[in-house]
Amino acid sequence: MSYNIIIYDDNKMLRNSIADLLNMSTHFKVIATFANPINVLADVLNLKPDVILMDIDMPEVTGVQAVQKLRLANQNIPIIMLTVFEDNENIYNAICAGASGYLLKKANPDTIALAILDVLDGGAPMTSSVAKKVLQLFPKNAPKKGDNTYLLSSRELEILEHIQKGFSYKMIAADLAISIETVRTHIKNIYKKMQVNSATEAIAKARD
Amino acid sequence: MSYNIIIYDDNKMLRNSIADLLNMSTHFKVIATFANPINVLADVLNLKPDVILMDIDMPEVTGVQAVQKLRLANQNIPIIMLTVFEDNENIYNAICAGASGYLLKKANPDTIALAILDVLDGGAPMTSSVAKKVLQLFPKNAPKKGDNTYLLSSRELEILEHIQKGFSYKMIAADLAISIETVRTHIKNIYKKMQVNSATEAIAKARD
DNA sequence: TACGGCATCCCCCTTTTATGGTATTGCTGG
DNA sequence: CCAGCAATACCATAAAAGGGGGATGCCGTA
Repeated sequence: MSYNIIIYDDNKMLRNSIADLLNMSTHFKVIATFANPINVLADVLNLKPDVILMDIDMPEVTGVQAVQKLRLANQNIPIIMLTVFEDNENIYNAICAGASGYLLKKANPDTIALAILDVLDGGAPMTSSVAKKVLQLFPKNAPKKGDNTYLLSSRELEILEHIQKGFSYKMIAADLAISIETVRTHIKNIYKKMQVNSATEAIAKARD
Repeated sequence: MSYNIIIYDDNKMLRNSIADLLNMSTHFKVIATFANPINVLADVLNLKPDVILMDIDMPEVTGVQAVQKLRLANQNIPIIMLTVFEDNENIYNAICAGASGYLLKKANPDTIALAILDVLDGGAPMTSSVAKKVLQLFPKNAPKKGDNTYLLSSRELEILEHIQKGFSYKMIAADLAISIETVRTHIKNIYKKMQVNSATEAIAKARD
């Protein structure tokens, strides 16, 4: 028994070379290749592949959009993104859309075969440089007491958080049941400690 | 030249077997092993290892806490978590603390060596089953980064980004070489489209 | 061609923030 | 015990931001 595979890539040469490579193995059978995923849902329903290899950057419909479309239609087929892009935004979008793996095209050709077996086994193959990016997308160094870069007091932190939520002074005062003047004072102190002079600056700086 | 490695694991047998394994290669030199990371910061400052292998579950101080401690002290040494636990919470905590890689102990012994070379090369080695968990930790169906949910024009997006950086109207006008009045108009339109009425609100909403 | 969206600029006016003071209370560490 | 800090509150002034208009030129599409 071999696994049926569909490939989406606007580069015909690459598409065919990957297909040839996979077809050399008895484990895999590339049953179709497409230059773009415009009819991805229909393709999948008709061909019922076991795995999809999806380029990120295709004209008309991007790989990320195709993944979204499939996932919204409750198609949980493993999808491995194949791409030259290694930027955080593409990776983030692909992951949120529901991609199962993420390989760089410059990766060793054998890697693709291994990755396919891997997703079928429930794994999430990705090159370690991509994994690195993924980790970087996580909230770094979760907020802890005392880790406070600007030595803000707990009350000041509380108020800063309210500002970050988009609250006005009035709303903060109401929420914390204190005078708006007190809110002002705290914010003045926060700005002094953070060396900024506006709410937006403080938010920008607090996000680092 | 070989890489210096420290191992933390409360299981002496495992600790030694990994050390022996690594010492068999000329690339690696295990310069110390510890049953727990109570003095992790001092250890690192004294021994200056190139990579740390860290068990998650140790008495007294957990591996995650040790990672936190090091990262808070601005020690950016690559740390590979070595563990039997594959649950989301441990993985999430380790990643947020700043771990560089995450291997299961049941992994092939050679994998550890590869992983060490990998982190030194800037990658984030992890077994694909762990990578799978990591992907699952992401907000599902989250709005894509950079996805223009509010149908802002490109100019409006540009201005919103400036606001997020903490720029005042004046600074935005100067930076984009347009009148402050134009900036105001754009911002008014942005607020209307986003259904907010302040910069901080817009930032909060744009971040979701 | 007429209309709507976009980008640009200008006016008026109100509200909110920012900046600079001053001051009281209560807690805490040397 | 006193100095210092956090938290609370108030006043005054000036700057910035928000809300309402209106206007022009450009573009693309109905």
